[in-house]
Amino acid sequence: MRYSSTHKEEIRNKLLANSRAIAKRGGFESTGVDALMKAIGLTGAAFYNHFPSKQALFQSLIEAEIDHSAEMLAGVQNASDDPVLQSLHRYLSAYHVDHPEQGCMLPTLGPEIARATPEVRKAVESGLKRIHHYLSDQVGESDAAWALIAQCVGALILARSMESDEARRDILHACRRTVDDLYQIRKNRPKAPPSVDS
Amino acid sequence: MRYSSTHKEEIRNKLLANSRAIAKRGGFESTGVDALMKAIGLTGAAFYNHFPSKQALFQSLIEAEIDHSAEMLAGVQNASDDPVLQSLHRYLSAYHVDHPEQGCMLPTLGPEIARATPEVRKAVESGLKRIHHYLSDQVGESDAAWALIAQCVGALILARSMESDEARRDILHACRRTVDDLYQIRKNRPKAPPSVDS
DNA sequence: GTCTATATCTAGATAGAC
DNA sequence: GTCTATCTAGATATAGAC
Repeated sequence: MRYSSTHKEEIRNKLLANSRAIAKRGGFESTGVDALMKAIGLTGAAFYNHFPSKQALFQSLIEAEIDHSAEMLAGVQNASDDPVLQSLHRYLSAYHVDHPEQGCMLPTLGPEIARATPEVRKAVESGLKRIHHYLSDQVGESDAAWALIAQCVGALILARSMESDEARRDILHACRRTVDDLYQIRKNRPKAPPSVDS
Repeated sequence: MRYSSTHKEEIRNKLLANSRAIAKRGGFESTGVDALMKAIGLTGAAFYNHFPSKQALFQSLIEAEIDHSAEMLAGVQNASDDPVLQSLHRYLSAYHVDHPEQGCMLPTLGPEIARATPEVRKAVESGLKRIHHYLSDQVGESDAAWALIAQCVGALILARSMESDEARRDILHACRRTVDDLYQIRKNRPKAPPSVDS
């Protein structure tokens, strides 16, 4: 055969990775199959050798995204003495607001997930519960963990709905401060040094 | 002429009201002009007697939505002794999760706003600032006001991304509790002016 | 496995009759 | 002001050559 034995898998992975980024920037429904395939150097027709339908790609894409998000939160094992708080701050950064294609899917694809099939929402529910479980362990309270996630997602939606950089900064700053407070209050610790802007 | 002098305005208002609801349920980009006009008993072609383009409708629709939201929050003058907290609880209700067409535009149209023209985002920024200003007065702290808004928007996105009613309830309950805490803490706290960096 | 070509459908928007 | 008919462009998906 003219293609290596791993070729198909490589193409699939490349398509998946590129599509995730493109969908997070421009939306999934509003992006055509041709554009997704062109991004990896192929024509639209070749798509159907890798996925039976555009909807099937969406499902795989969402599953990859939720796994990635869980790893982003739990996988940080670096020099910081509080990796969770560091993750929350990175989430609430100007960089994240400006680069949706590298960030969380919920502020960009959330409404499309809400309209998607039960299967898609089941996958998201499962992943979010894992994230919540991990965060809950760190914070010490289940409710506060949900609230922290909600506040982060909402802050990104708000910031990206604003036109001026100043307003975006205000929201991020306010939410970072409140996340810090919530986090510290629940952990019942003395006040930590103030956060540093990114 | 065959149509009353107020006919055009009536049609425009009906179109705007219906389109707002439809867009919040199914998304704006993914809904065609024909469907929007059919909902008020007209054909798609008649649309262009009322708006020059679909994009122009989006702008008007968003402006109407943001005004409506501001009124929803500030306009409650009923028997409750804390109307703001009551509004936040209504926002974080199962009914709101299940009826996006009657609710806030941000959890459904937020990503589309983020991709829209600067004009649209300017209108949203202006409206959100009014809402924030009002809430900030009530809560007594600017940062907490932004955080409350963000948490409410995020909670709806999360709840609508879940499949099971149980998980949706958990999130709403957790965020209601945390909103209560945040609200009470800030209101009862002796004046502690927020530090402003940058 | 990918290509060109195509089938089928729907989108936003316009032309002209009434 | 609304209609039918139509234009142009784009969508998802398939057929068949290579």
